[in-house]
Amino acid sequence: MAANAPRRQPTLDEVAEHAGVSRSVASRALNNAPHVSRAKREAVERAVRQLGYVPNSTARALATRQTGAAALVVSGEDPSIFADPFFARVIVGASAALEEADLHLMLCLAASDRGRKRVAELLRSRGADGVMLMALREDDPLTRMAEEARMPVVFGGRPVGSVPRWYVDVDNVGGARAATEHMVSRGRTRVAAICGRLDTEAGRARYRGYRDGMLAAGLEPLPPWEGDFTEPSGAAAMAALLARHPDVDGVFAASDNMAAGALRTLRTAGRRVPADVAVVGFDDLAVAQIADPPLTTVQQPIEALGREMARMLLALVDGQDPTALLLPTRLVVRSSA
Amino acid sequence: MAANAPRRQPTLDEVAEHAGVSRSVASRALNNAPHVSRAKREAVERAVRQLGYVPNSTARALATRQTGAAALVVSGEDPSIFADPFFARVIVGASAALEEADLHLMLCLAASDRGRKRVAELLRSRGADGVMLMALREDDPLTRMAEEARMPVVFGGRPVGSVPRWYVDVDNVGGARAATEHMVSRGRTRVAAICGRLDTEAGRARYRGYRDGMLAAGLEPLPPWEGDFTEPSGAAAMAALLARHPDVDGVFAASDNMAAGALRTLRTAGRRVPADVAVVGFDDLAVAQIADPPLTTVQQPIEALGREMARMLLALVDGQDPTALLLPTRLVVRSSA
DNA sequence: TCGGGGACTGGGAGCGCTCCCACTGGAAGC
DNA sequence: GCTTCCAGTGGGAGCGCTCCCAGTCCCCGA
Repeated sequence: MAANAPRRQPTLDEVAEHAGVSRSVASRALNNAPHVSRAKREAVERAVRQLGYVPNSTARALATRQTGAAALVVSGEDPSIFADPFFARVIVGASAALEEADLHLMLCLAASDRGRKRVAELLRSRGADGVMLMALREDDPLTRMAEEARMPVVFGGRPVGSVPRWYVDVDNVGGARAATEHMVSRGRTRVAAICGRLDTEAGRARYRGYRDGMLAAGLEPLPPWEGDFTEPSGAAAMAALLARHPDVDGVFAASDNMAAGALRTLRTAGRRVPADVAVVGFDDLAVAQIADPPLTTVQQPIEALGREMARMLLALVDGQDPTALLLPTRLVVRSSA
Repeated sequence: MAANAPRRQPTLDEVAEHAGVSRSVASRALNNAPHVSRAKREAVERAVRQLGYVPNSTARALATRQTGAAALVVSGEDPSIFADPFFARVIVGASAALEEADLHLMLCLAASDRGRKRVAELLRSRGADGVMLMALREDDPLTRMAEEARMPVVFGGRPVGSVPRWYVDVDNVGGARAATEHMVSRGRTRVAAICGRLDTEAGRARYRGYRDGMLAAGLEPLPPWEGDFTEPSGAAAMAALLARHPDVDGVFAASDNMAAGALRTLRTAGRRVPADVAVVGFDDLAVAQIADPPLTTVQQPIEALGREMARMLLALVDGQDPTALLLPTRLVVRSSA
């Protein structure tokens, strides 16, 4: 501002005048629309270059009723939930896909009431062309807002208790089941599950997968030991678990962070991993490789999740009717199980 | 879209008509401007409620020449650089500060040429009210773009080779020096530094701090062992370092991730930490607490960095002239040194 | 030769909002 | 009593772009 050239931006009218054409022609030339003679097209291009013209995106947005931006809304009561590298990777994927369509990415952390109110307004004020919604928990007010939105909405993961028309999710059940079966097939019989928050669909689905895996093997599933996906909660859950079931020989943790916490507790408790207790995580974040021992874990395609959400949104904005997507997960075997 | 009410959004004109006032009065009422009688103000509020009116942000932006959005641009040749939790935390801070001023956050990952071109356009098309720029390396084309921007620009960290007028940085030199002095004061004499990329200012400044600390103690600083801030690069650098200087008894790593990598290498090499080799990291990310042993590290106020960048930008947008900021770092002593 | 397409062209009407300004009328000042 | 002032009001002109549409011109077939 203070430091920058205060000279006004040239407008399309000025470009047109400078090129000796009408505003309409200049507009068409700029947008590569037909019905512009070669000579005038070049004249416009020259004028654009000479004047350093850049179209005003706001004016264009008003005229076309398209903002050129998509919003990614991350819900959660604690803003630090977002500091999870998971979201960063979703963003990388979404950003790449949006870039191809020349859309900008708006990020909304709906952690406070204020934040949620702003999201509600965004959803109705046409401040974006569409919205990607993530991390909805039970009774999340955003779920209802989304229904009233005046723009396409894509869910990342399914909200608890409802199946939206358009979502991209990851095969949580299948992954958790594969993790459980892996341990069972290695002879573990007393396998427990440290779950993520059970007011999220991911948390529930992963527990369901664990239970399915146990039942399929004819074993008795244990009730969930609930954490909140973080390392400390995993450590705490593991401690509680050990106290209650000292003979546990396998643990499925619904996140790598919780698995890392479990590892820590097991180490201080003098249990060897995987000799005494096998541990499988979920996510395949960087921490899984760094952990000691390196974690066997369920890999989920996080960037792809973001990318596919963005693509689905793009299709929706484009008037198409894409179908919901369930992305596969796969077990990555390392040393912990 | 397909699923949503296709009923057009009510406009301000309709609100005005419904409330029996002029558009001007309705506009003033909406913006809490003076010169509106109490009666009409209430009439407008009622109409807004009944019609479910939400102002069209694009139209407002066009009229006011303010977009209501600030952009955070993260530069880097590899999009995955952004997956670093560091940026996520910067975003949390920036987002919170912007929320107070009711600005939206646009995120631009300028990793590809395409991405950089889009940023350049954003900077000139008035697509945002201001920009926060991060992670500029030597000769980053974004540095020049920023100079030509038609909007306020705040730097997060200083770019290599130039000191912009408005930036928020962290006391890298002081932190690195404190880390080094901590080890030296504990009797370590053969302290090495595993540096971050030396084409970033943070990488250089942290090495400088290490060197200062060594020189101040009358010790000979070693040349930098360069990594790229990631865990594997730290492990590799540590291996090289051990090969060249088997008698090293202290390591300052310019990031926690590299410190974690160093820890891993030391463990496999059979060196005890901190008994044989002391290790200090930088950042104080979650990994520092989880590491085994927990890392002594230089804490930098990451959320505050984001917050202060946003506040500075806000001040700039507001026509003020804030001064550049250097945020303090502090040593957090745990077990690794 | 004449009418009928196109390919071009540019005027003008928006998109939905803000804001300047001229205008009103009642309260305050002399 | 008559100015002076100002809160309150609404008309209208933008903000910078897109897009519809009427109009021009030229080429072709009949």
